Amino acid sequence: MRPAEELRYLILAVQREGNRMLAADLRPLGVTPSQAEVLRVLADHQPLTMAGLGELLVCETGGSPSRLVDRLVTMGLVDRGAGENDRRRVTLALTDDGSRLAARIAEVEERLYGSIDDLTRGTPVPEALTLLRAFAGAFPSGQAVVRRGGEPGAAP
Amino acid sequence: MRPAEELRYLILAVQREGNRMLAADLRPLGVTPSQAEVLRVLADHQPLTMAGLGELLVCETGGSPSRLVDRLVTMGLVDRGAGENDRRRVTLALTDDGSRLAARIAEVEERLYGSIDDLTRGTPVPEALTLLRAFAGAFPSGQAVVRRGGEPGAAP
DNA sequence: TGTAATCTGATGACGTGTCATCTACTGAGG
DNA sequence: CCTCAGTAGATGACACGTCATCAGATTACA
Repeated sequence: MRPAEELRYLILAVQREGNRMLAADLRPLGVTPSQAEVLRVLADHQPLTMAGLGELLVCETGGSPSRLVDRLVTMGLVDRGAGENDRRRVTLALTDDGSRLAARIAEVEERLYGSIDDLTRGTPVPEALTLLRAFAGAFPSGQAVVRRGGEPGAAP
Repeated sequence: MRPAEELRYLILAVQREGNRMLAADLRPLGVTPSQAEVLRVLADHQPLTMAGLGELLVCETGGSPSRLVDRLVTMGLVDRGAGENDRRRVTLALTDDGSRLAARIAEVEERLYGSIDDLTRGTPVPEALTLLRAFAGAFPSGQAVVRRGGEPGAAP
């Protein structure tokens, strides 16, 4: 099996397994991994427009994540306000419930990162990151990770 | 951003982008990446039962991939025969159309691997594979890649 | 000013991924 | 032989992810 092929399938397998681990840990909180990502991004960068949120999300590469946000609004975790200068633009922010949940999500993620550290102990992590950065950097959506690296901002 | 977090999001981003690249290349053939994986696995390992196919697929980690196979049957690419000894077990095999399409899919994949080689040129591929193998090996579904290693022949 | 290009976000359609549940069938124990 | 636990696969339900398209708001420009 040539390296490129193995790389392809390993990345798929790892992504799937990681997502299932995270989904299981998040289930008690009542949110999915994608929803959790939105809440965490909003906690660090609110307020955001739909498109602004989309640029910071690694999931939902395509258009604006309206439907993902819809569910969070329905759950009372996110507030979708009308834009001020431009009535097309929407202002997304966490509700108080959303803020509290985002904090609990951060704890779950912390545990996940601990598991990742365990699973990758003794493996060449920096080298793997080099490869993945090269790959992801070639695409606009891969740059969401770079944009996120920027600053954490304030989380109440 | 701690390494585990960057790893997580880079893997997500790379998986998504790779899948979109492949989906675009497969679109002219009328199949999705998941469907293509089924056809390629069958080409190398047919005949298979539902569960046997599921074990070789990296996608569709969970139960048996009935619905994925359903569409391929509807498209006339896969033949779902009744089991002989055990009427519950199903025998999956490619039709002639399926075989021809699997060959064309192999060409598309070859081009994809070429692109991956280009994008990862100058990066530490073997080290990245070491990390990913360690991660994937910790889970049953990650072992589908290992099982696939042996080309034709063996089956449960 | 009026009209067209453009932008923002919503929505329809389709396939996928996951969990829970259901059904038909098999095979072991009585 | 009959029942009954277990197995293989199908199916319902729900949330994504992606593409195509649409409607309303805004901007540009004749």
